[in-house]
Amino acid sequence: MHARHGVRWEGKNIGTVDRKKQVLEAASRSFALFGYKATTMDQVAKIANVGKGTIYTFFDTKEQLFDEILHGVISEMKTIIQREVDHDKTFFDNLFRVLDSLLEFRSEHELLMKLSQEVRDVGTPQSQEAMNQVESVILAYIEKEIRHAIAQHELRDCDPGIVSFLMFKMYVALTSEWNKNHEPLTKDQIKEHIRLFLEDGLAVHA
Amino acid sequence: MHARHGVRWEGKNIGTVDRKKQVLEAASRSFALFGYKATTMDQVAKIANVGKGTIYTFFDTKEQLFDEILHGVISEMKTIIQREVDHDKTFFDNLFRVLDSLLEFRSEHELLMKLSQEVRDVGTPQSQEAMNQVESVILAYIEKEIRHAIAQHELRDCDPGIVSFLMFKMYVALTSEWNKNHEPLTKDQIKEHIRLFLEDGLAVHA
DNA sequence: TGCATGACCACAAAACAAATTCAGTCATAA
DNA sequence: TTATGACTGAATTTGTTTTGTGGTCATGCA
Repeated sequence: MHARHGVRWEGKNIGTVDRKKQVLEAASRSFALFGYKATTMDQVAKIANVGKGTIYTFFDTKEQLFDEILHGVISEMKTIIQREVDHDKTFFDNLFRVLDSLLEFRSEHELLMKLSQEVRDVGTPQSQEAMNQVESVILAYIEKEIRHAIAQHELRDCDPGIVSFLMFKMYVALTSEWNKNHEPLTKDQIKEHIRLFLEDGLAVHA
Repeated sequence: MHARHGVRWEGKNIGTVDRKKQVLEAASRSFALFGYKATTMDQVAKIANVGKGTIYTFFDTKEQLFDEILHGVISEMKTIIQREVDHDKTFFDNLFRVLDSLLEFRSEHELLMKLSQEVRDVGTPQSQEAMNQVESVILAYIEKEIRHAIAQHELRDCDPGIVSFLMFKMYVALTSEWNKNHEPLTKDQIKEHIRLFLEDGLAVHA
């Protein structure tokens, strides 16, 4: 249990395990596996191989620890978006590449799925708030891109607020709500239906 | 309170109030106003100006009374659909006329809104089941119409199950989910956005 | 001397018990 | 004969005890 005092440098342990990272990793796994409420600080300490008090040298409260992890997830999403969006390409090109990358990220999806389940089943305020934050980040991104695409005359002139909301709801419907009564859809099915509704329209035009 | 003994004919009271109708009306108003759980049989009896025992001469249980009202609502929806759908007209013509009529029906919407709120807030099994029934009736209708429209080459060849699901989710998003964070949309805004996504597509085509 | 630690505490949330509500019955009265 | 509302007990709600958990801090090890 006393694995500290490796070589030290600028206050951080080198050559021995980074305790903060250990805690973050343990907490991430626990939050994704059990949700916010069912994750106890004792459990996190145990998984991280760290005394409980140690957690509180890095994080003031359970909620702050959670926020840090959540912001990590949100940052990662923003990073993905920034990496994939290239304004020399078309709106739909960018959209589908972002979608592709986003659909790959199991680890993030696991946390978010668990949190949305927790919202439905117990209504934990922290998980509710977390989902709201994630939703508003995504909506803000979509809305910004829609405005840009309208300015470029790539999209029809529409209300970006309503349209981004609908696009998001469509994504949620395809990736999680559909699964409540049916076999999950493949990545390609999801993309194909988003394309159908957004790009082409359902109607056969003359 | 003793308003019976009117003229009788084939076992029904004539010239005095129809007690069954009174009960149904009272129960309808109460279910729409307070939901399933918060509606008590004593209350229904009071509103209907009828002794509680009388209700049980017409309906075996509270649940059966509720089912009868729900099936009334569902029948009315089916009637509206049958009245508005004309297979000589296009899929979208029919869709928008049905949408128009459906959006008019305050009384049905009130019951369904109350029930879906009850599902969220308390999770009453009866209201959950009711919403499921309504959903599956609507989905079945949309799916049937989509199959027909595909056969007529009015719609692209797509999966009717997934597409009807998405259309329904879109409708719910626009008519109720949007209202949680924004001012409600007008009927025309709702129709215009459904048209945008389904008929035209968002993209500006060359 | 400094820092990780886990026993410890206060308090929030289960678990349980007591009180109340309400669906459904039935003896009564009109 | 039939509508009725007082009545019953199962199910829910409310109030109380017990348990579990977030957060602290005196201790001991390096």
